[in-house]
Parts: sequence; structure tokens; C-alpha cells
Amino acid sequence: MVSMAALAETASLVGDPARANMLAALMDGRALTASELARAASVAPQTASGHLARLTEAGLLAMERQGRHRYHRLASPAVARMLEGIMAVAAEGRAVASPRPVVTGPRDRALRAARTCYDHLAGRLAVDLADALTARGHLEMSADGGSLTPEGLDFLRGLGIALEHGRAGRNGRVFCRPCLDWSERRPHVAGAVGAALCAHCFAQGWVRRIDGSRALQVTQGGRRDLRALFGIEAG
Amino acid sequence: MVSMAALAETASLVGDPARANMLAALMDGRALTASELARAASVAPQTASGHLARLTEAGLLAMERQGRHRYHRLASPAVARMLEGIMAVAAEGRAVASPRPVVTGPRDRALRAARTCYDHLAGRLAVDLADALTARGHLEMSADGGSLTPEGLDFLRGLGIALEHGRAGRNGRVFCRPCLDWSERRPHVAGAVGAALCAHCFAQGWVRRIDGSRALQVTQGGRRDLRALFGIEAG
DNA sequence: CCCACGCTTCGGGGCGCGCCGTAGCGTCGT
DNA sequence: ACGACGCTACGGCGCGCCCCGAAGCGTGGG
Repeated sequence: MVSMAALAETASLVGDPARANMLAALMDGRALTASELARAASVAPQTASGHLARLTEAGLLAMERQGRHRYHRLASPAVARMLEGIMAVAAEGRAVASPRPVVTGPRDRALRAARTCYDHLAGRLAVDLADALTARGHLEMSADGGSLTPEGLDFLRGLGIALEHGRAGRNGRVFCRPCLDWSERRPHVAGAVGAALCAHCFAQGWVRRIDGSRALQVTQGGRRDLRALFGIEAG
Repeated sequence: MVSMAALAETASLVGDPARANMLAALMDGRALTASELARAASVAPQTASGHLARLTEAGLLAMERQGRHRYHRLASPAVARMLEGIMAVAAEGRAVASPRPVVTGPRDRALRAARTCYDHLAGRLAVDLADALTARGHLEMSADGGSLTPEGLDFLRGLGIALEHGRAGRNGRVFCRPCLDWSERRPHVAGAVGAALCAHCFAQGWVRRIDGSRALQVTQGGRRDLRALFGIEAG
């Protein structure tokens, strides 16, 4: 039974604080350089280099050279889902340990409002979006799964959102993976639909990244369009 | 940002071989004693005790006393999903490292055929079941989600499978969480529907546990009924 | 009542690995 | 071509924690 040893091996890679910080920094789906990741983890570049080599060899990260920089990113959606799962358990354990909501730093404010989670939106913006779509009968979600309704599919296609990949079932529905929002403790839309929504928000200029953070800022046009199209007050 | 430290903390709990083996042994959803877990991890009872205390305090395990035994089990479905996620990444990484299928031990044979995965069925039996339901239009699954069709819901209810919990959406569908089968590399049914199916198989005596293993044996009656009701050849 | 048993606590030994010095390689600017 | 820069390879230091022996507690059985 080789998989048990593999379980410990993989988990211990995430189990080191420096590597965990690097992985967390990559959870927004971007590709970062070794130096940036070293800063994120508060370690020297040599240390980061060693960690990155191990993570890459284990298949957690993918690396591509570009000039004298080397950009590292999560190797696959499976890695992102794994990290989500670990964070969910960590949050659950914390909640038991300390009943009151743990901290709300000043910088956290922006993160809680809107951020990316690998390839989709997260934070209050994402939860509000899911709620708005649900209220209009465009989306149905439960703990075990979710889907766009035929009306929801039409609506999003009308906005110009390409959804060819996760094509609808024989009754015009397309499944959405629910992802438990880390800060809101409620599900938002992940999977192919979530990725398409997120891509569209960036393409339309509704959101943009704040400095080098994982947090997103809703632009003025974004506020206007999100209110007009989805009826949500963002930002 | 407290969650990053929590990420490393939680992951490092799984990152120790002894603890990982214990958690893997509990992945079938049963509750085991400290001694059994010590044997599973090949460590002395004192060592196991310390590990179990840490896992319990962190909220990964739940413990209940019963006489002079103490039964340990996974604390929540979230923990099971986390472990699934880590194993998926581990398998993915291995697949890259060694192209040929890693090992097929004699004991693995039974595990690959049928086993439990926390609260639902896994292995070839579970994948065949999902395929059969899909072929008959009772189930639809994709990478991002799945659901019973209204016909599928009726069919299962006709068998006496209680599905009140994950009640159907406004068009008579009930979502199923897809779970990537560890040995078959294809999705089977998890979530509330998967749990109900698994419970029904046990209740009808279609399957039973082999000795103290995670593997399941399909009974003679199980083979007959599974063929008659689902059209699958099991065992 | 005493022993057997399951489990836990305490203490010390040992090994692994995370860390940063220094040094070396490849790439880009001027 | 030279230096700056990003990154990587090597070596030794030091901390942490995983492990088990020995001993203590609670339960169950003879």
C-alpha cells in the first residue's frame, strides 16, 4: 500500500510554515517568482529555492522560466482543492477552539470583501453573486453540489460568458462546484462556471488586483454593472 | 492573517507517517481503538496516544469512551474530504514520477474491488454503480458536480432508500458530490446520496466488511440483487 | 481483592530537517 | 565585456519532535 506513505509525504510538504505560506500566496492562481515567494514566506532566497524545488518535484507546483525569472504556480486544480480542504478543516478546528470570530485585521478587510481563489472569485463579492443568481432562479446550490438553471445559462451566455466546456446536461443545466468561502463560511461558485465568471469580471474591468495582494478592488464601472446586471452592491 | 499558520499546523498533523497511517485507517468511517490505531501505524501505544491527543485537540478526530476502550473516528466529513484531496494530489504526483501503475498487491485486489470511503462506497463496485445509473438516465455526473435525475430519485425511493435530507431542487433533482475514485481514477457518488446508497447496501446485506480491513465483500445475495436491480456484475 | 488490560503521562535519547552563510551558474542591462 | 541580478548548490549549526522505556490511572474480570 504505497498511498499511505504518499499521504504523509504530500501533507508534510504543506506542513512546513514556509512552504505553507508560499502555497497560500499562490492560492489566487497567479504565478510568482522565487523572490516574491521568499518574501511571502519570510525566508532567505536560498531557503525558498530549496522548498520550491521540492514542491515542484512532488508535483504540487509547476515552474516555467522566463528570462532570468522563474515563475511558480500551483500545478493543477487538484492542488488548489487540496489546500481549500486543509484550510476548511483548519478553520473548523479553530472555530471550536475559540468561539469568537478570530481576528479581523485591517488588511483582512479587503481580502474578505473580494479576492480570487485559484481560478474563481471568493469573499463577500462571490457569495453575494451566488446569492443574487440563486434568488433569481439562475442558480441552485447545496452542500453536495449545484448547477445553473437553463435560465441562468441563457442569462450568462447573454452576457457573453463562454460556457462551452462544462456543457449542459440533457436538460440544459450545467453543474457548478460549490466552494466553502473561507471568510464568509458559506458556499460560492467554483468549477468551470466560477472560473468563467471570474474571467469575465476581469475582462470587463469590473475588478482588478490590489497592489501585490490577493485582494481585489471593485472598479467604479464594476459597481455600476454589478448593480445593474446582478442587483448587488459591491465594494 | 491567522489562517496561514493554521494551514501549516493542520497539514503537519497529517504530515507525520504514524498519524497519516492512523487517519488512513479511519478513512472508511469506522471508529477504532487506540490500540488498533497503534498497530495500524506500527508504533508503540504510548506514541499513538500522544498522536491521538494532538489530532483530537486539533479537531481532526472525535473520541468517545466506552468501557475501558476509547473509540476514535474522523471528526467530520470535512476531514474526510481533506484527506481525499491530499491523496488525490499524492496520486497525481506519483503518476508523473512513475508512469506505470504503481503496484497491485495481492491484498490491494480486494480494496480495488470494493471498499468504503468515509460514508460512501468506493472502488470498482462504486464506479460500476455510478456508470449503471448514468447509463439508465438516473444520474448525471461531471467533474464539477452531479445530480440524480427525477427518474433516478424515483427509482432509489422505490428501493426504499431514504433521501429526505438532500431534498430535490424545484425541478426534482438532488445533487451528488462526485468523488474521484482513488483506484479507478474515475468519479463515483459521494455526498448524501452516496451515503444513503452505501447504508442501503449494508442494510440489505449486499456487502459486508472483510475481517478488519477496509475492503468489502459482495455477498451472494448482493451479487444477485445488484445484477437484477442495477445490471452490474459485482465481486 | 488483586491482577489484567487499555490507555495515558513523563522523561531522555536520537535523528531529521529547516535555516542561513558562502559560493557558483545563467541571464539581462549598459 | 563587465557588473547587477535572480536563482541554485553545498555545508554546518541548531531546534524541534518523533520515538520508546518506565511508571501511574481507571476500568473490567476472576
